[in-house]
Amino acid sequence: MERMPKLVPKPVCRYTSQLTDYGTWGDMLLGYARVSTADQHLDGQVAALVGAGVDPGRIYTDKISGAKAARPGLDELIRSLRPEDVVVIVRLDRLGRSLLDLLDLVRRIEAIGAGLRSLSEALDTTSPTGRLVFHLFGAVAEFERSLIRERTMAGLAAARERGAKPGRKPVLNETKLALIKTLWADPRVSVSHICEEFKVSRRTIYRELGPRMIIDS
DNA sequence: ATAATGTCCGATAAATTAT
DNA sequence: TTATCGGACATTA
Repeated sequence: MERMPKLVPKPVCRYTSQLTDYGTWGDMLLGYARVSTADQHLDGQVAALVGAGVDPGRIYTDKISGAKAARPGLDELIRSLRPEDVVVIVRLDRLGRSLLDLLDLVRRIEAIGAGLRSLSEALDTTSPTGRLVFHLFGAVAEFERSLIRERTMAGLAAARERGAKPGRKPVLNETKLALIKTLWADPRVSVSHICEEFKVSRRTIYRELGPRMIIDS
């Protein structure tokens, strides 16, 4: 009997491999590890990063004491970051101290054209799904920011109700202003001279007193 | 022409709230 | 958020 044409398995369309060209992604991996001074897990994090293929010479670390301390290692990492680089971390909580802080850092990394990969969260901004996740997080963060802004405005309004004055205090108090006014009345005194005496810019004087010259012809 | 006067804008301070 | 600074620019005596 005539043989049926042999069924060749149709190649499965793995769209990820067709639509995604990682290309140069991952050319250079930069690692970041962080511990609070109490812990000594730094070695463990570094080892994990090396195991993920990060050059030990390109691992930046921070030991943070306070809650608000600067992170010089992270700053240096960001500075040496180039497009197409990938930042590798062990866990997301190693990078950001809060959701907003984390998302801010992700945005900075993406702005440079680099990516972020977390070893234990299976998150990777160099992949389409990873970017989607962070876009969603970003939307959430934007929403949260708007809530905070609203609350801050309400707080300011409440403070004004009970008499507080937000904003910088004027440099010229009543007594200084009175002195300036007497000088101002004398046309022989130049405005620049008043400015020098009171260590104030011309703009400030004019804002308080308006033009002095009489414009007529 | 020049020197002082006046206007305007972005950057920086400083003071306030919220997380 | 409000106020000031520090100039660039235009106007006027």
